[in-house]
Order: sequence, then structure tokens, then C-alpha cells
Amino acid sequence: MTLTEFIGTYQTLTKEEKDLINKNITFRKFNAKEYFLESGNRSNEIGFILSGIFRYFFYDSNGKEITAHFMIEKEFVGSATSFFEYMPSSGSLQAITDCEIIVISRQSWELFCRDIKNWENSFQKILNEVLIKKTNFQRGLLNTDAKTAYLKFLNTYPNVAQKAPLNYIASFLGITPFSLSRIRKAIASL
Amino acid sequence: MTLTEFIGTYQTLTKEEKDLINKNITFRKFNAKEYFLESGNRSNEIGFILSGIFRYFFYDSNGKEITAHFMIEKEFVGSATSFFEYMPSSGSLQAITDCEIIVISRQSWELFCRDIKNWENSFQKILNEVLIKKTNFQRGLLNTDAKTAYLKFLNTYPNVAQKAPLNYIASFLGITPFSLSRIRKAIASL
DNA sequence: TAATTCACTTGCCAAATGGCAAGAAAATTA
DNA sequence: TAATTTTCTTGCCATTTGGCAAGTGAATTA
Repeated sequence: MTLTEFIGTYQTLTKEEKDLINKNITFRKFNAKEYFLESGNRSNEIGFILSGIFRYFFYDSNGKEITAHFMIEKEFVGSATSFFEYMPSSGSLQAITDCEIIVISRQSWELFCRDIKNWENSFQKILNEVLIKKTNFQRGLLNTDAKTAYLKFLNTYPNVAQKAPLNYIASFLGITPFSLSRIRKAIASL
Repeated sequence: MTLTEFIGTYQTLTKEEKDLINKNITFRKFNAKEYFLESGNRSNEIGFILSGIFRYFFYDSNGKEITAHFMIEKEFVGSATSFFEYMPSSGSLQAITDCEIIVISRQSWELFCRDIKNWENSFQKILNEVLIKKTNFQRGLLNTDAKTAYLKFLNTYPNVAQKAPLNYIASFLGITPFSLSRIRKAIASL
């Protein structure tokens, strides 16, 4: 799915608007483990994921690495605080698998804001949707046991469950890698 | 803090805009336990809390009541899905203490969208901020033990911790009321 | 005030999860 | 391919948290 197709599900774009978008984006590939954004840096771009998986992670007050979010195809990779408020990011965005993305630079972003009616509004909506989904999902994790949490994860992000390392998933779910390993074993023997 | 003052922290309002707002809002009081919105209903208003505490709760797949959110003064009470997308709400909004709010009806809302520049945009930003705070807080709960979670809660919502019933707080934190009671005891004896 | 209900506490035990060490398996590098 | 590193698994035990029953205390109602 292209970027214009995706935006098209939120607002109708004229031919000119689509052209404007397509002329002002670039493609980029990431190898697994490469960074889209490293902690402490400011970001001047947003990525729309065509294929692959990214994760957002940070270190908690005990120095433990926490993966707080996974991003997959048809989602955006980027730090809202960093891009929109020009603040240094408190976490890192890293490719888990090889990835292909469409890059929107700050310059292009501003161009789109100016020349595409409702651009900013649609984007806000998209961001909101993601956040609501995320809170709801996390809420579901809080009020259940580890096994149910993993099953829910498996159901919601089947692809990520398959491709992301165990310890990323474990910290995302708020359990230890040991527990997750045992849970997987238990599930496998059903 | 009035509504205009609050919005004023997001965008500058002209005298006319402030007047428009003040002429098209109403005040309302809630006694403790009264509902702002009941599960299954659609909502045609948004409330800005002047004083008191509301909670959002729903029933999970096991029929257990879950309090997923607390709202306090200077925050909005309302269901985004219900108000903006005109969907029946999947949870209820209830006053925990006696409350005073400013009510924005759908009619007023549409008036503000039309006549106040950036109104909708500011609102989106506010909504986003709330959501980001909420996800971050929940994330913190996921990756710690119950005691630390409660201390964090105590620190973030001292007022709620004092005034909300134990079982609301417990389900919010994802622990049992029994555990919370014990944690409180442990903390008290420090 | 007395009666009743509701919210909270506490003790006991069970279940779930964490922590650590050792080892197996997989991936990476030489 | 062999060597090395990294990731994952598993056993053992400690700790945390849950579940339930009984009891206490507070709030509400009659």
C-alpha cells in the first residue's frame, strides 16, 4: 500500500495532491538492527512503513531496556515529540527486520501542510487512532495474567510474535523472558 | 481555571472568541456516583472539569469491572468515540466525588469549530497529550511490581489516591483490592 | 439510635511469576 | 567449517500476588 492510498482512506486526495506527495517523498531501506532514530536525537523525518517491523525502546530507571511499541507495515515510524515539538527523543526507533519505508522530510511535511487541505488534520486523526489502540491494548495487558496477555499479543500482532526476539516481546508484555519462554512452551503443547 | 483560560494555554483567543465560548457553555453539578455517560449510550456533550473526580469504567470479558481512567480538574470528561464518531460508548463515565463541570453541547461544539480559528486543532492536541500521558503511565505500570506501581500512582494522582475507593484504584493498577490494601499497609509503616 | 449494607483488612494457603545458573540451540563471525 | 557469541530453554527455589473466608470498621438507611 502506497502512502497516497493510505492517506486516501482518511480524506479524498486530488490528482494534484497525490502528485505533490509522490514527488516529495523518498524511499529508504533499513537492514535489521539499524536505527531510524537514536535516543537523545531530534528527528526531522517521519517514515511510512511499506514492509518490515520497527520497535520503540528506552531504558527505565533501573537501566532495564523496555520495548514499548512495535510498528508494522501501513503504520508510521517516528517520534511525535521529536518531530512535532523538536525535542530530543527519550527512546530509540530501531528496525527489527529488514524494512522498507517512505520518508517524509520536515520540508515535505511543511509543504503538505500548506498545500494539501486537511493534511494536518488527517494526520492528527491517524495519530489518535494509534494511541487509542495502544492504550486499549495495554489496558488489556494490565488486567490479565501473563498467558492471556501473550495470547492477546499473538492474536493482535501475529507477525511480530513470529519475528521479534523473545526479550523484546517479553518487556513489551511486562513479563520476564523466562516466563514468556515457558508460556510459549505451554501453548505449543495444546 | 475557566475553559477560556485553559484553551488560552493552547492558542490565543480574541475577546470575541472568548465571549462566544462563554455565551455557549453551561454549568452542571454532579453528586458522587452520578453518571455523565452510561455504557451503550451516545453522547452529545463534552465536559470540562472545574472540580471533582470522574472515572471511566467498563466490564471485561470475565464480567469484571475495570476502571481504566481517572479525570480530574482541568481535564475533559467525555467519550471521544461517542462524541466525535457518534458511536455508543463501550464504557461509563461516572462522578466519584461531587463534581462541577462546564458543558459543551454538540451544537456549541460545531459553532466553535466554525467560528474559532484553530479550535478543532487545539482540541486534537489536547486529546493527544492526554493519550500520550496515559500510555506512558500505563507502560510504567506494566514493567514494575505492584508496590512501585502504587507509589507511582500516588505520586501522579495524589488526590485520586485519597478520594477514590480502593477497588477502583486496584483495577486501574491491574492488581486485586486485597493486594492494594496490603501494599498500603506496608507503605504506611515506613 | 439501631440495623443494615458496603468497603476494607487480614490470615491462610495456592498459584503465578521472578531470579539465577547451567545448558542447548541458533546466529554470527572468523 | 569451526569458533564464538548471542538467544533461548529449563530446573530449582524464592518472592510476589491471587483467592477465599472471616472479621472489622465505616457509611448509609430505616
